Amino acid sequence: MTYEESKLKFIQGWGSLGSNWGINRTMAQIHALLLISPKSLSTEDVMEELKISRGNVNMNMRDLINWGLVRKDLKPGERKEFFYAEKDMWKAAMQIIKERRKRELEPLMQVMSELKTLDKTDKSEEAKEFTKTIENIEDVISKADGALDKLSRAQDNWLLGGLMKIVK
Amino acid sequence: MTYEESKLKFIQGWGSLGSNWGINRTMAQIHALLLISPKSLSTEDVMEELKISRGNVNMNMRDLINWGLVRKDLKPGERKEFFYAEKDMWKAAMQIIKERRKRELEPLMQVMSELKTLDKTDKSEEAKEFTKTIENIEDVISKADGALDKLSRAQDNWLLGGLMKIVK
DNA sequence: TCTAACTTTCAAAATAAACTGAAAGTTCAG
DNA sequence: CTGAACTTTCAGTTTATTTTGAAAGTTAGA
Repeated sequence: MTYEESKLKFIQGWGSLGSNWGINRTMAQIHALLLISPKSLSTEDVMEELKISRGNVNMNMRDLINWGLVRKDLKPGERKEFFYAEKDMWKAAMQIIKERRKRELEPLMQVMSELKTLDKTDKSEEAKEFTKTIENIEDVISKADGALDKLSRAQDNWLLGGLMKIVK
Repeated sequence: MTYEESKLKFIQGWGSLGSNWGINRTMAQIHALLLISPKSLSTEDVMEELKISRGNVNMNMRDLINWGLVRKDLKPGERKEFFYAEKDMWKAAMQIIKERRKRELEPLMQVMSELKTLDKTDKSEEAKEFTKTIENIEDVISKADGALDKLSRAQDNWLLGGLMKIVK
């Protein structure tokens, strides 16, 4: 397999992986392209490699930056902006975990706690089952949240080759 | 907040959560509905509650069954099929983790290992960076895979109130 | 200030995903 | 067998998401 073939296959694969995770294909492909590129790339480089429009690159690149996966690399004397991706996949994975925790788990916990304001005088079987389910979900979420928090704080130790423990 | 309001809000919320995770809204809503229902429900019950078509219920219900989150509940003497969801959210979460591991992590590892057949004689900087990235990703994936495996096997202990450890 | 080089925005178009509903398929009691 | 009760399929439609491309916005050097 030549380099070009591998590259294509990787970009393809990373793109379709993304779509399973609610990330759009193009964004994942841009990320893949930057991951394997030794140099930082300009908007035009990306447009050409992936055959997509300027606007598309611009918007998805902004999202990648918001996710903390990509940074601008401003070269002195150059007017154009260049972009590069965090290459250490541990760091990238942690970044994603942290962001999703913030964006999804926290709001979900908020909703769940609102749902507990359900009228306590309703003694129907439905209402009881409902309350039980909500409490159960809250419990799972808060434990998962705690575990992810520990995980992201353990990152440094882990990266240093130490032992990672997640304790309930 | 009345029971009906809470119920609606929960189904809504669970539905939109799903879409962040590559799960379609309706499937998540059916799951939510079954989660809070003390009795198992028929296709018609679901159609009516969520105002969706028979075909839609049928297909999404099948997916939920494939995910191992819902089971058929055949009542003696009844021709109709009824459905119920696993109510213990720990079990449900583990089920999802196991399935995603099987469906996504394993194929991804397969692709990555294929990519390593890249011609080793290519000494370009691009090829070197590429190989490095692939190896790094493989490393992260295989560690994540191991951790999830341990997690799902630790499930019983966890559920018994024991300590969960994930060791690198 | 002016303008060329570059970035950002966003309405419209293209594409993809989900949903419907009716027809086809299945099952089983009589 | 037959047909009523139920489930499954899938072509066509609707809805949602993504992409384009050109116009508007920004910036910096002359």
